[in-house]
Amino acid sequence: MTALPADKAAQLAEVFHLIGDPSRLRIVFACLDEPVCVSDIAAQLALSQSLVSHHLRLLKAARLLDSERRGQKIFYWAADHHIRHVLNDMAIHISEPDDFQE
Amino acid sequence: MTALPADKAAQLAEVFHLIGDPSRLRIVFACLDEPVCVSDIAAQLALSQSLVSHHLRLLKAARLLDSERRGQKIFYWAADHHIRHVLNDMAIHISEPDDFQE
DNA sequence: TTATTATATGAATACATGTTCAAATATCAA
DNA sequence: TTGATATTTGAACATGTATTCATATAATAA
Repeated sequence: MTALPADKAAQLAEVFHLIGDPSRLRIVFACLDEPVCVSDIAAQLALSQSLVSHHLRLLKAARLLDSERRGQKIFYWAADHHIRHVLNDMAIHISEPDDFQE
Repeated sequence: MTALPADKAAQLAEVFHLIGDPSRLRIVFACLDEPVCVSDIAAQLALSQSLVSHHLRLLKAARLLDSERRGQKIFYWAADHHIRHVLNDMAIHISEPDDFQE
């Protein structure tokens, strides 16, 4: 396989970097199946509302999450299904025995 | 879906964090199909040998890469096939148009 | 209007970390 | 042994960033 160009690597790495933080990863996970409002995310994950909001801003800017206001609340959800696949594949990687090979 | 537990999130995020750095991501990519020695990785990616070695240590510790010495050289390669899937899924996510939904 | 709820924003800080440089270690060849 | 090649290791630094706190903005209700 040919080398990954630096610019493409930067683009890809930016997304991995976002879900490379435990808090953000849990936030994405919480929004994986259905839209959830900010306060519910914060309560569910036991994170401060401010912290969740900061992270949501980054996740939305990177198009990992989408959002919509409904009255006072703003709901966020996972932007596409590839996120699901990525999280699933990596979860499998984590859970596999050490000596497993393809 | 149930919330991602903090400890499991930390475990998953650790791996994403590793490939969330452009240099490390390119290193993993370079080792995706065949074993490559350190100096070849450094040359191919135009990174210092020392930097590549530092990154390789982290990638191997997290079991993303495996290694083997052959004479003076030490070869590294991707530890399993899930990495390939993860990179592929995320590459697709990146390349998709904004309004695409599952 | 005022009060309450929900979310966003900006500053400040403490900590993590990517990179470089120099030196150490290991293998092979002569 | 000596020298050359390949890789690792540790310190140092500069930059990035996750989190908290206080404040601002927006929508609803009375």
